[in-house]
Amino acid sequence: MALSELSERAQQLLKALTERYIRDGQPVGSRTLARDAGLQLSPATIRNVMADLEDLGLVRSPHTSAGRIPTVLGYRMFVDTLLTVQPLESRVVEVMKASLDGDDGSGKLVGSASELLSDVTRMAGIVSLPRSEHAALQRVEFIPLTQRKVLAILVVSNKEVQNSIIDTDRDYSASELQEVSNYLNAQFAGKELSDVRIRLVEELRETRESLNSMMQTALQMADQVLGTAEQGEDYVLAGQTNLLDFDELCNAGTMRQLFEAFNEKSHILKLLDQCVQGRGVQIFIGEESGYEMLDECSVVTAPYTVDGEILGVLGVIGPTRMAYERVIPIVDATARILSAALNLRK
Amino acid sequence: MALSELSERAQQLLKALTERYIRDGQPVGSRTLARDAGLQLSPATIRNVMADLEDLGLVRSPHTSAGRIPTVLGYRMFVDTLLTVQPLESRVVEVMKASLDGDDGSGKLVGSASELLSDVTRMAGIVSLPRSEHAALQRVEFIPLTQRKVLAILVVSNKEVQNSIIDTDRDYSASELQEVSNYLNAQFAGKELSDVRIRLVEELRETRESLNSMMQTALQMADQVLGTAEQGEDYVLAGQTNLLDFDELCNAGTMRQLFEAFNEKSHILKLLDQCVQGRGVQIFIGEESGYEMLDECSVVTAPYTVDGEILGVLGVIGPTRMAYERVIPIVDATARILSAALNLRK
DNA sequence: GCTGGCACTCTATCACCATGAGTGCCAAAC
DNA sequence: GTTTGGCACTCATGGTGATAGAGTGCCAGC
Repeated sequence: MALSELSERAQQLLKALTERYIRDGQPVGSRTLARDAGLQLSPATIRNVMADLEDLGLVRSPHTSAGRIPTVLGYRMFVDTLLTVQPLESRVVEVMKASLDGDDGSGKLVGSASELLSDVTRMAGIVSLPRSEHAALQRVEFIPLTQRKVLAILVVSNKEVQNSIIDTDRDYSASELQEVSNYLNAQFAGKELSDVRIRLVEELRETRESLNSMMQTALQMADQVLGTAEQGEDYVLAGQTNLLDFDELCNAGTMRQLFEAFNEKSHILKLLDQCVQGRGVQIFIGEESGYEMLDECSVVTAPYTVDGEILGVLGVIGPTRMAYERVIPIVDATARILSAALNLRK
Repeated sequence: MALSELSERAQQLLKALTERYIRDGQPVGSRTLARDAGLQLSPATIRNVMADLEDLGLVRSPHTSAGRIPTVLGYRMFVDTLLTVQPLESRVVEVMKASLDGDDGSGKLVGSASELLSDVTRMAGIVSLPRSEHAALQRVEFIPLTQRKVLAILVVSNKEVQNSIIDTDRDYSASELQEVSNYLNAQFAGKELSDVRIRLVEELRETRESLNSMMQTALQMADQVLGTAEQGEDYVLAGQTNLLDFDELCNAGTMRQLFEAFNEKSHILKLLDQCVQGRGVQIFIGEESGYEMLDECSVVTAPYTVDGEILGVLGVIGPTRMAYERVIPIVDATARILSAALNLRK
């Protein structure tokens, strides 16, 4: 029997079993399921079906005389085809909206979203910082420091400010730098960062022969600054400590790996990057993520957008045995709410 | 018998007991101690002495037929009067120096010091960010944003840059703001932030009657900016996850409280603040810190300085049962090394 | 194809016991 | 009077059955 042609009944049993196991963390036996699943079947029949499910790799038993628990494959089928997500009550959505309302400044919004996720789900909330590519450059300013160092300030989209110190090939006077920034502001203010980048390269090529070395350095500086501005991929995490409450994660090593991954960031970032692909809610169950430290965890993510453009990803990290039917709509809703909030402040 | 007049022998036994307990975490019995302490005494005699130590509150037994373990008071006496700290081998110091050398920019230095502490001690390293009070103000710059918002940029001591967005009572043109920053730079550039603050207040008083409202706002703006610049107390933590390896801390609740304290920061900051008082290495054992979440922990700190002026505090957080004789010189050395490094880059 | 029945397996729990580490106290020895 | 050996006592630990309970697989009958 192939996975695809799983009988209606088998599916229903897998669903009941998974729900039950998620609820109380104990392996589920045939007797329990006979009572619980709503089907009028004897335990014996259910045992037969469960044996099939086990052959298909959807469930397994920890030992001979224990009930069954879902495998990763079982969870996968559960969330893909069996899950009934109840939509969030509008009351809850209102509360969530409210808790994102108080803040202004996109930095804080992201932090609040992360805390919101962790508070509502009692797991770890994660929000990647919005990509700045499509933000508009508002102003560039250069301030001379000492010995061939210049402080460049980039004001992006009214809110975010980025500094970077750049090394120059010679000293520049304040008035020279003023000239540079005036030129750049005249040329590029109000344009999107990605646009700026492209036009910068063009200008560099065009003016190569022209003698104005001032402009040359201006462009080079700008290029340098933009480079540092765009690389800043990062995320905000909240409620890591909630994970300490799940005893299934509390093996000495597991938890440690997990926290180290949070500190290291690069792995988690790669994972979040993958989530930008699909439009809606994405779910990685256990080892599906491909990162060892997340073997015992599931990750539920959704992208958030401004003007239909994906700016970043948010989500929740918790044990494989999580209440998907609750978490999924929460992540979905939070993504929408954050998107809406960002659209407003645009 | 009072604490002060503890017999030579009793002291030696307390020392041996504490060292032994720190080494292998088991309650220490009279027989072990008889073998271990180097005194030619029978277990029975040692039992008598231990009973005295217990009466004085220096040791206790977890249950009737277990050996003794030091109390907080016992640890206190141990570190205060009994401890023999072996100085670090110069080879080790060299390695530590080297690991702080690669970096430049004080922000990174602090991070590296924190990692150094946690790596060498296998516990959590913590370094408070240097206070900026005594840093010199290099430049102030104002950039107009939109609708009554002005971006203020503070360049401090060549390295650190602080932004803050301030709300103004009306719109200012770029040239007005230029005028303001010119004035402030002329007046205050190169002065210490704390000086600036004082002179700012003076000027505000003096010019109150004079009509130049431009200058008034200039001063008010500067005041606002300085306020945000100085409040930025913070610290860098490294190796929290090392703490997960100590089973004595791995009670569900304890570890959670600890990590939440790390996230919250304010409590830890208060504790670090207290350490600025004493000049040298300070030690808080268990509940001595006064913070419940640190009841099972000890904190070893030392201030770091530039020009003899205390800039901040660094230290190590670990279980009460830590190898003080190793940790103390490490913390001490790290403080010296960081101080030296900061002095160089001044 | 479903079901009841039955033998079997494995875990969890409890009581029980022996062991060993350690204590406190006391009386004798130094 | 300090030290010591001896002794009775306590308590945690670890092993051993015995037992109960949950659950399974399989088979024969409906």
